Amino acid sequence: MAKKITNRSEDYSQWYQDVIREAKLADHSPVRGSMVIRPNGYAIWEHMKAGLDRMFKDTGHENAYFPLFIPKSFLSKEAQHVEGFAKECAVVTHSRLQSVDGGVEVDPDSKLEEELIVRPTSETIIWDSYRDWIQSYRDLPILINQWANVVRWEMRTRLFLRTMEFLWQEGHTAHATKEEAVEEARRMLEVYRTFAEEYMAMPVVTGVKSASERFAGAVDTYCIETLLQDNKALQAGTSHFLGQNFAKAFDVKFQSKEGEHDYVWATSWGVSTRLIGGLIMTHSDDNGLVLPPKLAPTQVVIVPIWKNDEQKANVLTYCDSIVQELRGLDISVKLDDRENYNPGWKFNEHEAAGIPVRIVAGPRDLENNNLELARRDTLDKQIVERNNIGKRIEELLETIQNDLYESARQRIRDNTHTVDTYEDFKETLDNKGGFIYAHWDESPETEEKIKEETKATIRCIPLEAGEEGKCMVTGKPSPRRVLFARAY
RNA sequence: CGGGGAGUAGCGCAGUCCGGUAGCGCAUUCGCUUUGGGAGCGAAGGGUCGCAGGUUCAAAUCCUGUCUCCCCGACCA
Repeated sequence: MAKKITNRSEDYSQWYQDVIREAKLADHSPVRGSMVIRPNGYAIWEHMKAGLDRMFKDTGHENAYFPLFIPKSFLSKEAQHVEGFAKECAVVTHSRLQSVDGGVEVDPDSKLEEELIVRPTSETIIWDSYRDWIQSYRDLPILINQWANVVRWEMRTRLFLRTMEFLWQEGHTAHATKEEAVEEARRMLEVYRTFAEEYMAMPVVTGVKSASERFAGAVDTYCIETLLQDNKALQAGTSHFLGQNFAKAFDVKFQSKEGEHDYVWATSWGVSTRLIGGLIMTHSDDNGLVLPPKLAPTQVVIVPIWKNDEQKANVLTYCDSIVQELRGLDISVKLDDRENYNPGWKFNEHEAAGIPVRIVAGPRDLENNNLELARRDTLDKQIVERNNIGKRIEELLETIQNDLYESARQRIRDNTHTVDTYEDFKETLDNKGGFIYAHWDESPETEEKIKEETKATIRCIPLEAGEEGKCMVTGKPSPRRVLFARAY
């Protein structure tokens, strides 16, 4: 078999790119750091959207859409926010091109009065609207989400994990009280955790970011963090409690029942196409993509086999009945009856694409009223009876979904360490990698020193109280262990 | 943005040092034979060698600039 995908053990980064290419998820586009999301990749995103959108609606949110362009002045209204994003903004300065010698150049006469920023995130443009929408406590809460693209002018990019333009959803809510806003931020964190674990089969750790890792403009940033196959951490989603920072910046006040005026409390939360990168690096193997059934655009592929026209007709009839039965159970199934590829070729292609279950049906099976069933995750094959195939597949998909989660959980557990000394910390990082729980004195200086010396960052501070101890670096008191890792 | 590697047919590459008719494998198209793990034979099509300048009788090859990708750093979802 011609090996088109580099082994993970050989070069993990190359493997990642090979998987994306062979599964036809995305291509590099001519502009640095931006990508074409191909149908196979976009279908995964659509499934993610569908799952998340349902969960957002179930928690009372509505979708809306705010503009791509933001007046430059808006960015400067919240001090922390501008500092965080100023260095990575795409700026629109002109509105026209003109033809010159068969080419085009920017028409200098079209220079804009006020330059426009292509949104890196939408807090500012949204809070500018919220000022008009909110007068009374009766106008609160506002629970809005939008599905959009954003642009961040990143130095170094990587397909899905970090691109200059990416797709995401951003929730932006406004509340009358601090408690309500904090509750919202934590609720959405739990939504993300549930989605990651139940749909993506991707176990995550939740917690709150240290001050230096916090979102620009947030009071607290909650996050879900996962550990990938190469033992590097990935921030998979964030939910921010923004306090009254944006309300103050955009002068959004409301009148309470008692007639008092106060600034509105805010949250924002988002996950992006980065999740697809996390999904790839959580489950996939040296044969290509492995997808959890709940997100797989095609859950079952049927490969028919025949040697002559008569067999072909019979086998296809046999396969059609299976297709009908599976569709009736809401299982997405594809019949691969292409004639110009032989079965082996199709097997490899479907494995690279991560289709969870393959059914093979040929004359032999037809004769015995059987089918061959193959699992993508384990590559196991077995012959099963045709009868009750729908029920069996339904159960198998559920089993695969659970097994993927369990094996990822086991992997993360095996690569999560607890250390007490800085020496152990460094040694663990260099020899094992993974998640490391250690005591920290809560000072930014110590955090910075650790980052400088080991490249490890605090991924999050667990929400629940832990045992007290002494900082592994300074020996000062530490209220609980925090989670460290080298991250993407 | 710093250090390293690369860009030649859809994909993967050779040719570049030492300038002289642009090649190979896979893929594609057509025909026949095949089809239970990436099929065989025969024929055909496909290129301004990333882009822009320069040197030269002559540039994929030498020089300058520039864009993009990959790896390692600094910045970040």
